Amino acid sequence: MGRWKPNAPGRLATAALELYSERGFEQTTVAEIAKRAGLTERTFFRHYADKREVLFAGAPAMRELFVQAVSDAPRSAAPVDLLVAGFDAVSEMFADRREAARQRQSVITANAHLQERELIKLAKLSAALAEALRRRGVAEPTATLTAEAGVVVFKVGFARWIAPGEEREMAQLLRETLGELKALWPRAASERM
Amino acid sequence: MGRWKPNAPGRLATAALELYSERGFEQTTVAEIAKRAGLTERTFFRHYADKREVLFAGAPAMRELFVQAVSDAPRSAAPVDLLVAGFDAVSEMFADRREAARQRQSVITANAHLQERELIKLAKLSAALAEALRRRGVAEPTATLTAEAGVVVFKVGFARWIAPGEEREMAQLLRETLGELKALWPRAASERM
DNA sequence: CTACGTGATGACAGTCGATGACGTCAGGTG
DNA sequence: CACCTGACGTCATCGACTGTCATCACGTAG
Repeated sequence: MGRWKPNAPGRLATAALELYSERGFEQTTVAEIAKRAGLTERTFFRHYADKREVLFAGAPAMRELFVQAVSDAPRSAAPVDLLVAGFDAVSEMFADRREAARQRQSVITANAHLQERELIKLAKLSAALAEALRRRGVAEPTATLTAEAGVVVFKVGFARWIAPGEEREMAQLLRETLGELKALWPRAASERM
Repeated sequence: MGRWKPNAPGRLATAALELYSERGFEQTTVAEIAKRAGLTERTFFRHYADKREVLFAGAPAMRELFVQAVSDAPRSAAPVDLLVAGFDAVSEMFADRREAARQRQSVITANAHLQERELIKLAKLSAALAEALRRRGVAEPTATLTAEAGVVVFKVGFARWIAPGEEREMAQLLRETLGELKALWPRAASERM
């Protein structure tokens, strides 16, 4: 057995989610999180850049998965189809984590500082998506707008997926949401221009 | 003459923008800002909730202007037309502040914490827009998606407006960007479904 | 078997953002 | 004149975050 209990980052993340959930983000000190994980405050900051980051450690992996799916899609795919490829990949990753996602999101929703961090995460996703689209030859401004639209659809669709009582698959909800975004421009309006 | 020099919030905002611009956001302490404005650190926090907020004091006014324009648009307007009404109102407000916007944005772009706050402001704008749309009778999910799409267009169009050398009007750039978002779904693809 | 390097953690001091409690004074009010 | 109020200063404190050095189980070279 090692000198220390294993998986310090994981223990810190678990302790943080519990405490944020029990008594709120602001009312939780880093010292308390560390204590519950059997570590010191200083060690917390060795694993996570700040008190918020502990809830967002999984974001880079999701971003890379999304980007990879977009990059690997068939050559024939139109920009919007690339989003669907990304949606499907991410949906699979989340498939068996709906309850965990609900708990995590309820903590984030309860605190403005955590929402800020969440938005930064989505902005990074958008930037990475736009970059992947450009690498596939999608020109500006289409690349940026497709990426931004994709993030909007993901945001709205994800919110539906974790809504109480919702049981449909994430992939299906994201497709529906994408269709509804498209429908903002009805056929008649489109022909008027 | 009063006991204190007038316009304390304005002096603090000016001093903060200067210092953030000169030596960066993180390298500036609140005490320094207050000192340059001829005030104390404690007084800074009486006018601004935190060190970042001092750059975003104008956001609520812009949000209200946008929402008002949406609310006041003619009954016949479709959801997407309501966005255009909002864009026109906001464009007018920014008309003679392009240089100021450029300086402010360059400060924000240089620091992740300021970007977080910027995103929160846009999220609030989105929520307020969706609410205004619902009050006009726009149903969900159209209201939320229209609002989110509107914010995306504003974000991208605004970035173009402050791009170096750009001289076109904001209203025109926003209309163009909205058209490009619509064009993500080409006629052919739309009929394939 | 011993010495040494390595990596994760503890211990401790310090900076700075943020907040609460309270004192101060110019200007208005009755 | 006595009193109140609003805007600011002063002081004290908490907690997030950082820099630095010490510690020690483990692996490895000799």
